[in-house]
Amino acid sequence: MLKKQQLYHQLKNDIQQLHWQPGIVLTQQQLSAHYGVSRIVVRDVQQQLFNEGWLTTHGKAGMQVPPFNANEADELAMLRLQLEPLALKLAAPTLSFAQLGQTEDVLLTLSSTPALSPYQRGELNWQFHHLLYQSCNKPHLLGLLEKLHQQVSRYLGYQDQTQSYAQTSAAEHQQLLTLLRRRDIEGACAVLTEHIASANKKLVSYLQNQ
Amino acid sequence: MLKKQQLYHQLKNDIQQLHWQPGIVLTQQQLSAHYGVSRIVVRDVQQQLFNEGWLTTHGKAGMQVPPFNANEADELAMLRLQLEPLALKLAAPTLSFAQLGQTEDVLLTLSSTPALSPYQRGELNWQFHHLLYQSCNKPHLLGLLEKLHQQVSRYLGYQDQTQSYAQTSAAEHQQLLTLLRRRDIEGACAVLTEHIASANKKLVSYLQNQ
DNA sequence: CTAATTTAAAATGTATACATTTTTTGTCAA
DNA sequence: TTGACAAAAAATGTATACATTTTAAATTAG
Repeated sequence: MLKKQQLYHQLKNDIQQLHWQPGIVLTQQQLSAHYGVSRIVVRDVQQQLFNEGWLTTHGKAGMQVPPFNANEADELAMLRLQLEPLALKLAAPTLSFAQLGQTEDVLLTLSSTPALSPYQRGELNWQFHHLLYQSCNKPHLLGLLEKLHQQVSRYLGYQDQTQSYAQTSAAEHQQLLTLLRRRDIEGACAVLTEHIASANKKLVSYLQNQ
Repeated sequence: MLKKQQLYHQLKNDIQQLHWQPGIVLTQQQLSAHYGVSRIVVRDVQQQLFNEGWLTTHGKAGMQVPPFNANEADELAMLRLQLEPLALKLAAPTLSFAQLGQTEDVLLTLSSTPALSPYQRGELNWQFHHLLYQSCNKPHLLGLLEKLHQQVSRYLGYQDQTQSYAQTSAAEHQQLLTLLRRRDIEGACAVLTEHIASANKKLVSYLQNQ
């Protein structure tokens, strides 16, 4: 496997597990020495994580692991609310039962695998949503949604360390599937909206109590 | 100035002016030799333009200047329609007259400078919209919109070579400002929506007649 | 002591060289 | 001719070395 890919996953994982604390500034040299790869590789990965919102610039040298921020979380939810129901509405009419079955498999993995890292859970959560939206056939919309999920997942990893959404989230996912099987698109979009809004509400209030 | 920045603007400009034809595959070596910089610089710039949708991967080596595509243009417009009125609605209430004045200056530059390249016109067009949305105070939303504009501007450069939207576009921009001065937010959003939709309609029909 | 300026240190930008992977080309057997 | 396989060429990945820029420290003038 490419070192770039390895470092990408490793660093992302380390950031989500708070091995690198929010607010810390990571220089190329530091990361190069710590992970035992050349700065070229570090540069590529920094750029990639910057594009996903997992690292930010801050005027000075190095890139910063952005601190958690209730306003940002709120904005991300607003964008999801604006775009995800649209994607679902476009995709739902052409969703096959095969695809619905796939999503169910993902849910099963999520609920039946005990020792998932926040990183892995984030990946599976996106897989679930992605499978539902995929048939909308809008590559840019899907790309935006993936990026939003990536950004949100950083927060979820943080939150999950203190508080658990696993069950409620799973229940809402199931409800979504049930409605989609009945082709109740309006209902599914409503549940999705509620799903996003309520998770965000909890997250924001959690962040504000820090 | 950093070579990276130079090459970024140069290559972007060359792509918009069709110096590199849509569909062509650009390898690192090719660009490195052509522009007289090391491959390291090329890699950085390719990555950046990839993130903006001006280059795409295609399985094989090298990156491709993506062909123009009516579906893609349509999707980009859909996303703009979904997000820009929202940004304007959030920003409009706190728009100062100073900011409105700034936007007017941009419009003046746009209309009174005869020899603007498509690239420069794209930049100014985004400046105008950006100034209007800025006060919404949603960094991620603004970032998304900038990216969408960047992608659309590639199409506009193409279209403008055969057909001119300068006047109609300018008129719509002026109308937008007039409504915002009167704090007619609903009206302004409606004009904005119409502005995006009609420009897209023309663009898509133009693309389909190729 | 403060502020400005110089100097040293550290970080990033860039080029070159080498390693690895991917594509292509060419050969041979069926 | 076709298809599989091997050799070559080409492209990208990665490391190291050097150049330039940026940041921090030290020094000195006021």
